[in-house]
Amino acid sequence: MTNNDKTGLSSLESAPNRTDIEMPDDEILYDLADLFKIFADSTRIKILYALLESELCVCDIAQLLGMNQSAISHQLRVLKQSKLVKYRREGKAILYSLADGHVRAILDQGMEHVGE
Amino acid sequence: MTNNDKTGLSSLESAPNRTDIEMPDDEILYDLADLFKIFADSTRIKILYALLESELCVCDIAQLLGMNQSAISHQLRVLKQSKLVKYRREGKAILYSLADGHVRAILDQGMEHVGE
DNA sequence: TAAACATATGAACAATAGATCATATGATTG
DNA sequence: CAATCATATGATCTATTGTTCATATGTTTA
Repeated sequence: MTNNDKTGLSSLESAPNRTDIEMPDDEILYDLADLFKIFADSTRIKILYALLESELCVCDIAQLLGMNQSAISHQLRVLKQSKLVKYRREGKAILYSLADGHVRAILDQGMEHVGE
Repeated sequence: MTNNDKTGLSSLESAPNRTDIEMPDDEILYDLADLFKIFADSTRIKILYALLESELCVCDIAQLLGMNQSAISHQLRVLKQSKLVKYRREGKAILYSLADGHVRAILDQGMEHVGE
């Protein structure tokens, strides 16, 4: 809004005003924001931390977090849609676990900024 | 809800049902979720990516993202409240920059899961 | 196969958040 | 010091999201 440079020759007057910033594609940035959205809820974070230690069924997670089964189930759906957790059936229970190591890496990285 | 183990002796019947999961304090988990909330919006992600390359004033960011000044200003407030960006005055402009290296680390970590 | 258990799902509701508009604050310049 | 430029802020509106309740689906067992 400041530098109406039509000639391309007069761009040294004011220090700022860069328009040549390199940035990933919009679609990728949306995906990235969506990924962080998953981690942006304390219930989901707690679920992920729990699964960091052990494969768990829905009712155990619910008990551990002191929340009702439905809430946990809804959040697990979000987590599996984003491929952060996987699951397998064991009798009537369904056991959830982390899909890969990225979860731990992302949580650790965040913790580093939060500070312990 | 499944394993009503009152004696502590009969816990080998069913594989799951762990109640001894180690987890960071609630307050820390909330802070962590709050941190990820900051990254959970594509506008803020774009601002951070821009600042990754250069110190920028508000109007340049607005122009770069094709958004109005007020929206950017509101988001910059969020970013500075969470100590992810810092700023200094230069004449009438206010120049924003990243507060530390954590931003890049967190973005990179997220990108690794999004895949490129 | 009926009852009990485990999980999933849909609707409804309250709370939160991002964008816009209007306006206020603050700095520069003629 | 009035006008202009740059940024910040408050109010409003809309959209999104997390939880709960009720219920459906699916599995085991008596």
